[in-house]
Amino acid sequence: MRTETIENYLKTIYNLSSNNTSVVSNQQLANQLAIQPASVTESLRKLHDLKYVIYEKSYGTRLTASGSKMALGIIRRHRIWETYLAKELGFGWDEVHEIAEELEHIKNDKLINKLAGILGNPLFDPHGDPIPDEKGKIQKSSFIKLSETKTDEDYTIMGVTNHSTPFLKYLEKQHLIIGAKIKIKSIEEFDESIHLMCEKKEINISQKVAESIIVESKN
Amino acid sequence: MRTETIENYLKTIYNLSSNNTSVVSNQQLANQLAIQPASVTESLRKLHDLKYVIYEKSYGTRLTASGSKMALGIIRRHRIWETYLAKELGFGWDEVHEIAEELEHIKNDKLINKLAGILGNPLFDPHGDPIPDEKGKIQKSSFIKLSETKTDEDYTIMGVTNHSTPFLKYLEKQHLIIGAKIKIKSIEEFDESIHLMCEKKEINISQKVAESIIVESKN
DNA sequence: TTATTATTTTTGGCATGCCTAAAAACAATT
DNA sequence: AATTGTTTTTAGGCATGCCAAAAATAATAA
Repeated sequence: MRTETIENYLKTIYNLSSNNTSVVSNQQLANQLAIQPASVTESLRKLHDLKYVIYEKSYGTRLTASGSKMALGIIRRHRIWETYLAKELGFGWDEVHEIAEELEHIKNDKLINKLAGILGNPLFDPHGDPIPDEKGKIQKSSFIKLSETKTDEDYTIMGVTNHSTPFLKYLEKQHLIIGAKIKIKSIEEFDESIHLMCEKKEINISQKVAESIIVESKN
Repeated sequence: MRTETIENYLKTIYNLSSNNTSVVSNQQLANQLAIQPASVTESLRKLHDLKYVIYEKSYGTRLTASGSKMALGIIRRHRIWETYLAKELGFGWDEVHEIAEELEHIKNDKLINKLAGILGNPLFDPHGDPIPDEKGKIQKSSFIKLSETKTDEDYTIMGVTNHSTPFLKYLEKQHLIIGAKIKIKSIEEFDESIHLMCEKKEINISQKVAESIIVESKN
């Protein structure tokens, strides 16, 4: 199998299994990779033979230690590039994902570590997602979704779980950016929309939007 | 055809045709790409159908305007990345080529132009090779590497890019000194070694040596 | 429990881009 | 013009990674 193909599968399996359950279905993979389920079946068998995943037919797939390590490497490269593009090269928050999607496949540890060093070895990317270190160790945090917050509490926006361009543009327009301090004023009961203060501005956001924003509680 | 495959062919055709004659042979391509001539024949036919090259069977291949434009784009990306890696990220000049070989395939004009801007839109990379501008316009200088000369042309030695003592001693011994008039007699295809007349003496030099000598065309 | 629906796997196919071996075309000598 | 040697092309094959359609399996509903 081509390295890039392997990498795309492993990355996708990693993301799906951390979002949802630990076992990933063929259909989830097919959707995410925009290919047919039949193709997924084939590839998973190969990845299993290569010991990157444990694929139990008609049940599901999960990463092996080796696969996980590889996935974390890809994610590290992706997020370091995103951060570098945004912070050092002046790209917009909404532009970096697409470019990083290509750059993540350039495997040169020295290059990535160099970029990471310039950035001060950040633990989070501009989306707020944690960046694995060189050994694949990932910073885990007690971040919660904005949709799970409590009224009258203070939070800081730490990231998003939806990286689509329209969504990111919407956030930028509303000044809901990484690092912004917010305070929940009220939560509408019938549609769970949220009324909040963000850097002295009053904003209303839908439950759908709130679900895609990660915040940290100000304890 | 996959974009990366196309790009590698076009880049190689461009480089070969600017070094030697304007028409490239299948064998040259096969050597350069490290594949079999039979594979080259197939691919050239496809590239011809795609209007990137004019491939006349059993004769040779040259780039169309469209193919040339594409090749220049790849070369621009390659050289901008090499320069950026060396000047901004502190890589050694011996390391950058290999990394740029991968990075050159990331096609994002904004990214490349950004890097170019940071570097001050250089017209030459640290090797002295010209960097095409955004429109594919390339700075031509009458100073070229001895390895890029054409058979039967006259040149004058103008300098070197390798200043190591053994190299300079070697040149002196061969009377390849600054100001010497030379005429290219032939270029060996399999190792690109050059046979030339230098001040009435016949000399053979390797491709490696020729790459470190700068000459001026006698027009 | 059986029927229906959804998911997964199997099967057979296809394009890409490479290969080897052998034939054909071309070039260089004699 | 004929022979020799090199280069190019043809022909048949192979692995990758995808597809569509049919068959098998699992999940859900009646």
